[in-house]
Amino acid sequence: MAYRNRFAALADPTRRRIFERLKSGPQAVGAIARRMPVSRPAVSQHLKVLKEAGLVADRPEGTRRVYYIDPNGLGALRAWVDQFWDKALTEFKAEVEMQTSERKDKPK
Amino acid sequence: MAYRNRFAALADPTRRRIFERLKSGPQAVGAIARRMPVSRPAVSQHLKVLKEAGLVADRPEGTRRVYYIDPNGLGALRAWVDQFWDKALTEFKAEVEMQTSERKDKPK
DNA sequence: ACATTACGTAAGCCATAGCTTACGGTAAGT
DNA sequence: ACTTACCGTAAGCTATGGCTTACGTAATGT
Repeated sequence: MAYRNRFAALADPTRRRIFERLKSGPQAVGAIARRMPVSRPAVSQHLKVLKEAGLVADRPEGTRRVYYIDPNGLGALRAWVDQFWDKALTEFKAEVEMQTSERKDKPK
Repeated sequence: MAYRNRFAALADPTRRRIFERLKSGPQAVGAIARRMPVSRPAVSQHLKVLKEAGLVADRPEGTRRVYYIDPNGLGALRAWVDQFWDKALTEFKAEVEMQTSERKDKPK
């Protein structure tokens, strides 16, 4: 249910900006929207997407809603990337060496 | 120039599927397209996006083009995520403790 | 009780992304 | 030289995503 398409959640630049803003600490919706070039409802919609992706969580504080970064989605992202990392590195080196050696064969 | 919107490149499910397919080793375009539910030109377009994002690279092999995973984009992704990781973790723990202690204050 | 503040959601509009088919170009095989 | 295989790109269509305005709701203050 949650965690559906974490990458799509961070694909939008505005959404990524909101997420990066939360790095400086928990923020209420209005406080975030004030420093954004889009309307407050737009921010709400973005936060909804980020929440469904497990990237943020929220807590009520009086009449406000304070959002903060949720490590769950971030951890899943890390895991996904790491699944490629080692093999991609070694394979890439092999490719580079292969291509440079081919250049020696055909100097021109 | 490159590396523009790495997340958007991996946001599309088809594109992610192509990328994951390359985990099993370098592949030519046609070989990839054969096991995909979309046409070969579609795969070409996806590979172009992945390449611009620094996630794949390609090498000519006769009349074919062999694509393989490029660690550059992947590394940038890792760096971006790691930039949040530590702080998000400690902050999240603090949030959870704060919220559970509040529940003790207002038991019902 | 009433007003105010802060937020989420619905409805609608418009730009963009992803797909298809059609076409052009390059490398190999005969 | 001619055909074949393989691929990239252009053009065009359609669905989706992100934005705005308008509205409804819950919590605080007076």
